[in-house]
Amino acid sequence: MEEIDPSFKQKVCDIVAAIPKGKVMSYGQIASLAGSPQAAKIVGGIAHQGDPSLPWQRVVKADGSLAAGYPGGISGHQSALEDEGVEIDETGRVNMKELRWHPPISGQSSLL
DNA sequence: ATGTTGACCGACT
DNA sequence: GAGTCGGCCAACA
Repeated sequence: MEEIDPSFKQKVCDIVAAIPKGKVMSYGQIASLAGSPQAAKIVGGIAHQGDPSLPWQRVVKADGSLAAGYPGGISGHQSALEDEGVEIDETGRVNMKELRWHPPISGQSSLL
């Protein structure tokens, strides 16, 4: 059963749509899950043109800083995250150590 | 089919 | 801790 291999954009959209409220992911991490660890920029490009219904506000940069091209800028992105329950640091960065989320692993309950 | 761009990432200073 | 440089990959015109 080979899993179908949808376009990179399709996978990224699926991953972003799976981010729970109050959590955040870095572009590089999403890119890696999508199949290309070095295609973080592509994720951003998809965010700009891709589906506007997805919670891109939960997507931040690798160091926890907010996205630059978000509609409204860092300030708009910060407000959106705070509305989700995410706290922003003085430097304008989120606590990735606590808010970084990764998708569930297959066979998690069966293996243990 | 080719070239350019991009909501980035990692390492160095 | 903050700023700078190059690179890498896929989508778009």
